[in-house]
Amino acid sequence: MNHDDSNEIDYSMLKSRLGYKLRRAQMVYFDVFAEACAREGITPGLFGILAIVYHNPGLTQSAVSNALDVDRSAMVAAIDKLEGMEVIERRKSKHDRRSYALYLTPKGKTFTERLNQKVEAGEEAFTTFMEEGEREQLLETLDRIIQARRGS
Amino acid sequence: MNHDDSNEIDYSMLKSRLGYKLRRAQMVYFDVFAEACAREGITPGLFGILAIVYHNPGLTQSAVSNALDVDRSAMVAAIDKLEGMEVIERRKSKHDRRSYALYLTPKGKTFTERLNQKVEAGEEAFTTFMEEGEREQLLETLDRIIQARRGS
DNA sequence: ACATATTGTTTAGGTGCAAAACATTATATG
DNA sequence: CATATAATGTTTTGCACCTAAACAATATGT
Repeated sequence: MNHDDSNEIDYSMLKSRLGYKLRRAQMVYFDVFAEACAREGITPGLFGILAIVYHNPGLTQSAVSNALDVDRSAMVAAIDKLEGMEVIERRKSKHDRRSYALYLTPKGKTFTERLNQKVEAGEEAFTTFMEEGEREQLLETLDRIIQARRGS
Repeated sequence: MNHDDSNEIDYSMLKSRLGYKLRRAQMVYFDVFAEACAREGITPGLFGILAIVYHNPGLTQSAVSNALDVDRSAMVAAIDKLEGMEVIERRKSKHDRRSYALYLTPKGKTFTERLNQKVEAGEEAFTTFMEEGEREQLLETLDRIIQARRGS
């Protein structure tokens, strides 16, 4: 029986690597998300789409992919799936016959609201180890990282 | 000509989602890493292995996979590749004939040191937008998140 | 001695993402 | 107007990453 957590490993080359720590932390929150709503058949990526379309109805696929900073080719299968779940729909744009305007179905709206509550609750149940205001500070720093990309 | 960054999108459902922000921030640091050493044929995952074996020579594949919190089946192809690059080598363990002990080759040691410098430099060049001590605070919070997994 | 566990491995599968090419349609430029 | 250029959705291909299940070889516990 080895004493488990003190696993005697020297992490010194990774100890200060933000890339590594962010990846590990994200894996943790991926689990938090999955625990909250994997049963619903929704992944973090799909939730992001629902969250954007919920508050921005009528956006094109390209606009959503731009908002989430993923390639527009990744939208196709994602929207196909959400459309198959009958929570989103593509309507032909009248101004631009190339593109679709995305809307949540009534079912999709309540679905997204329920999902949002579950995700919020799941994350909130996972803040017991954080100091007062630490979460807000973390969000702010992460936002600065995300915004800083062009500047580098 | 649309005024670019103020893209008029309502992110209110994602604004406070740590899972989402961590994912976005990690993508940024993935780019930082790639810029630093994609030319070397090294991915973040492979760098993690090199970093662990560098300071912990003789570890088994399972021990490394445990240290990095990935499945041990994922080690096989990774070590195969690193062995093909002649930076790591598998030596038969004498105590346990099932397992290999992993060691960096001399070439692998200097390679890892050079890589580490590049990654460090790449991350450091990307901290101009951070306040004094903000990076340390971020690392500490991320560590707490990573450690908190069992507690939840 | 025998049941159980562990190691490395293979196979299969799933996810997320990006690059490239394509037809269709818009837009800008001559 | 005509023509070049760009944008949209799509498909295909490929990479990185990760897991689960099964297997033979070997260790370990009872």
